[in-house]
Amino acid sequence: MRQKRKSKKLLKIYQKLYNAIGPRHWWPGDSPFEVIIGAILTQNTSWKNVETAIKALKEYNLLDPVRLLKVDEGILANTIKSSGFFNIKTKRIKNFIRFLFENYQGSLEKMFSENLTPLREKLLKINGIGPETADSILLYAGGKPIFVVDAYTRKILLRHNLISKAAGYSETQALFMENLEKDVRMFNEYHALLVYVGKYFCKRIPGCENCPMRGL
DNA sequence: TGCCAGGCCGGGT
DNA sequence: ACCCGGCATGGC
Repeated sequence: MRQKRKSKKLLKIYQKLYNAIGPRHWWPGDSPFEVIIGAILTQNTSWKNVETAIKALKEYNLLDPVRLLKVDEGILANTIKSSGFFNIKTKRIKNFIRFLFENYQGSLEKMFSENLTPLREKLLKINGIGPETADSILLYAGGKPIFVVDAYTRKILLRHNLISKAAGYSETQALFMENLEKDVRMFNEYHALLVYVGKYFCKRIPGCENCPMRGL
């Protein structure tokens, strides 16, 4: 498909979803810090299980950079148990927190004052932070103009012939970023809407026949 | 009951 | 540059 067509189709999909479903007000979370921790916890995990873990973190007063820096790993692992992969996620959270203190004195504000591209590269160097987690942090916690790609995004785009089966993360991301205005608000809503469609239409019975993307 | 969920890493080709 | 097994709980 030619670029011009792709860009029109991407915009059309967005407008159709937005009009049919409305704003999603993403990411679910009370603060940028909570968004970041949630982004790590939700790796290959249902959001429901993550919510339980975040609730537990709040109960134990652990949803805070200094507390997480100091907390014993065993305690942390036990607290986030419901999110699955708890040992490895404990390490990943610790890795991020140490990064935050070593480079920005524990301040998210300082971290996000950095420019998008260099910050993204630094985040990707943290063990346990891959492209989706990094981009979720940048977009949803930091308000930076980057498009988040996830399993739903690829599945839906593949079905609508906008990417090939072989398309990886960066190729899929480039499709959005090179064919749409780099608008934080839209990137935010667009990804959230795709997740909504994936969850509530694609894999629901009944559901697919009512999908707002039907016919596009 | 088994399969899947808003990934990522490390080791192997 | 890909490909794969491992990581683990809770919901259906």
